[in-house]
Amino acid sequence: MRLSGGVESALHCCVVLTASAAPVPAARLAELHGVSATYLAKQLQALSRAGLMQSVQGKSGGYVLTRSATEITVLDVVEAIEGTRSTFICTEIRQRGPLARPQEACAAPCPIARTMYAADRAWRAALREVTIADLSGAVGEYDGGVLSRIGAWLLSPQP
Amino acid sequence: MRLSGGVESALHCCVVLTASAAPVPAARLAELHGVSATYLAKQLQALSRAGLMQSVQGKSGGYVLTRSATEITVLDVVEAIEGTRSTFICTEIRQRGPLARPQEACAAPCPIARTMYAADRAWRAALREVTIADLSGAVGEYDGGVLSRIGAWLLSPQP
DNA sequence: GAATTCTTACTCGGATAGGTCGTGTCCGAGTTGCTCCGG
DNA sequence: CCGGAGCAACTCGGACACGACCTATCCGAGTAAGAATTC
Repeated sequence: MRLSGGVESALHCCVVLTASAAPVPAARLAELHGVSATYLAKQLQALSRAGLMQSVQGKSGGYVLTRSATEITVLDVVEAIEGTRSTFICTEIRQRGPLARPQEACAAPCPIARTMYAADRAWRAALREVTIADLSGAVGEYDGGVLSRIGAWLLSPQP
Repeated sequence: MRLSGGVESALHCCVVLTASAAPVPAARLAELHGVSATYLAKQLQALSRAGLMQSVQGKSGGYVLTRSATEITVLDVVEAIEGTRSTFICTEIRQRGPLARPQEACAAPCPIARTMYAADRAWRAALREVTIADLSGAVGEYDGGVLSRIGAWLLSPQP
């Protein structure tokens, strides 16, 4: 089970957008992070569809966060990219084979599915505890000037 | 992020093997669960490599659990199939691009990676809390006779 | 009757094709900012 | 000097190939049980 690589880029973009009030084009974000511009655009579109950021068209357009960074959790970003479905999908094995349990006895999920679902909820709960603002704060704590430098670079004209 | 479908089969097999002291062939387990026999063999090989079950060759061979069901956690099974690597892999985006942070400033993982790693640990911790014996007990609690019926079926000669 | 040898059938194990989803890319629709022209 | 129209450039958005991993499969190596044979 491997998480999509786009999640990492999406999270970095959200943190970076904290440092800029003006819209930032996808190409600029891709250059800053050293990733493929066309592929990053795909992730940003997903974030836009999820309502986390808003796209502004036109000459000085780009992406802007729709809410305060304190209102966006890491889980929001992960689910925007990966979807909200559980990582485990039960195929109801107990209802198959020669000793299949009757369907009326399978109203509740089996213990295996319950365990996997509980672990999935624990994973999502941990991601829900952290907001983009927390991440920005931790980055600033590490290097107080890096976010302002990034904000200035995002606004500077591209050569 | 989707979990491999083989995990479900592997867990069911572990629970079922609790009801049989004698080795059970892979083909018999596949028939019981209504899944592809050759594909299930692949999962059982992985469990065997991980040391969770032991393979017995020869005429009345098959697979047997190597430890008590109370000593096998769901995490053991999941990691045997999916591997132990974290679901999130950090590509060190902060060290790329025009504003890359110097390498000596990146000894510790970035806040994003820390968050994802923490969620991964929470997921694994939840899976570690449940043992195969717990699953067997929950199944028996639901239908006390089903495990003994399965045990008898596993020993009965195949037509 | 007991030990031994042989056959036989059954088991696992790794190496081998196909399908699906993530990865990476491209070009078109739409909008905004700027420039030029006229009053 | 001011207003408006036109242009041009830049933006996002969805549709299109490529590749890797999961899924599914096959056949060969090895082993234990059982039967037949011999002493």
